[in-house]
Amino acid sequence: MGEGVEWGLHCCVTLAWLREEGPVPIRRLAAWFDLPQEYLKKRLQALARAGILASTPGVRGGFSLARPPERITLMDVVTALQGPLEPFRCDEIRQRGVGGEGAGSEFARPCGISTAMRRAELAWRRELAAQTIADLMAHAPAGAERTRRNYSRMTG
Amino acid sequence: MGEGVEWGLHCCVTLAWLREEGPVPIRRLAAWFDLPQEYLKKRLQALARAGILASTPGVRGGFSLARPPERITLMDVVTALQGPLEPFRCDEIRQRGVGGEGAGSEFARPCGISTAMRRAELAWRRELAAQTIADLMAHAPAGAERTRRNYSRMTG
DNA sequence: GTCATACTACTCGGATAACATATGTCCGAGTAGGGGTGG
DNA sequence: CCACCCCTACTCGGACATATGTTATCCGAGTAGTATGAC
Repeated sequence: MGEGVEWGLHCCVTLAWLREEGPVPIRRLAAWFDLPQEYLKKRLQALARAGILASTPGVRGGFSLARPPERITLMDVVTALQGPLEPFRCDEIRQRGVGGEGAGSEFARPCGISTAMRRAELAWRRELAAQTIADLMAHAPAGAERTRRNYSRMTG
Repeated sequence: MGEGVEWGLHCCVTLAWLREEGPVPIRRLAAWFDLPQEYLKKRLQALARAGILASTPGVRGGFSLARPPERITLMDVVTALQGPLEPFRCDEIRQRGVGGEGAGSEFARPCGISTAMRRAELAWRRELAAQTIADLMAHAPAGAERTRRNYSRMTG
């Protein structure tokens, strides 16, 4: 799917824990997870364009959550990072070639394969939309305190 | 995900409808859907390696279903064509860098992000595993007769 | 007429390129803080 | 001492290379049918 999705999710949780501290620059986040700084920036910019993160320029700038963690679902993050994945378009293939000749009104209804695939994809999205960043925070309660402590100790 | 998945699915349904006719060569299937013949062969070879299709060489050879359609799920086809997609491995990133310092036993349990993503993926797989090729056939009952008629009329 | 044999045409099988997308890197525009200078 | 202004350092923002996976293509190995010739 793309590794940047995982990074974006982790960064969102971390930003939620550091919400009191103000904007967090990419430099800190990259060192935090030991990730390539420039590419991580690119991904977080995509999140900012989607309205999930807010970016503040300047010397004390950085990225911060644009909404409270309860209102950011995993679906939002995934959609923003990998784009709205195109659904199966079976109608294109099934009525080409000789196979579709004389089909008449059979192709009026949507393709069964398309329907089945879409149903599965919908289940996936539903699960993703049911979880928020706040839920992830609640999953590791000790992380909040540890994150703030480690963050204040960071030198760079 | 890959367009070949859609092609493989359509070919499986067609092969199920033509099960009485014996093996169907790639040449016919490619003309059937107007698809690139060589690449379609590659994908069907993958399905054969997975034990979903049976390939018979020789001048009257071709591909045919290795199992009855009721025992082939969409999950089988998808897994065979795109490989067993690697699950989220968040543990790699979250305990790198300075962010994970002093985490103690917090990282003993699996990462919450990993869990949430896996749950969504599982819902997707469950939907795919619940549908079989036979279900897709039942979705378009008229297709069986049309397919057999068009197939016997094919010249090439 | 029948059988064995060599041939041919067609199939699958895997190794090899072309392309797309995801990943990684670079330099420029803009802002806020800090220091210097004049009042 | 205070206010104003310039300067620097740091940030984000988008444009530019590289790597990996998907799509497309090629040639070789093998098999079954078929024609041919001998018996």
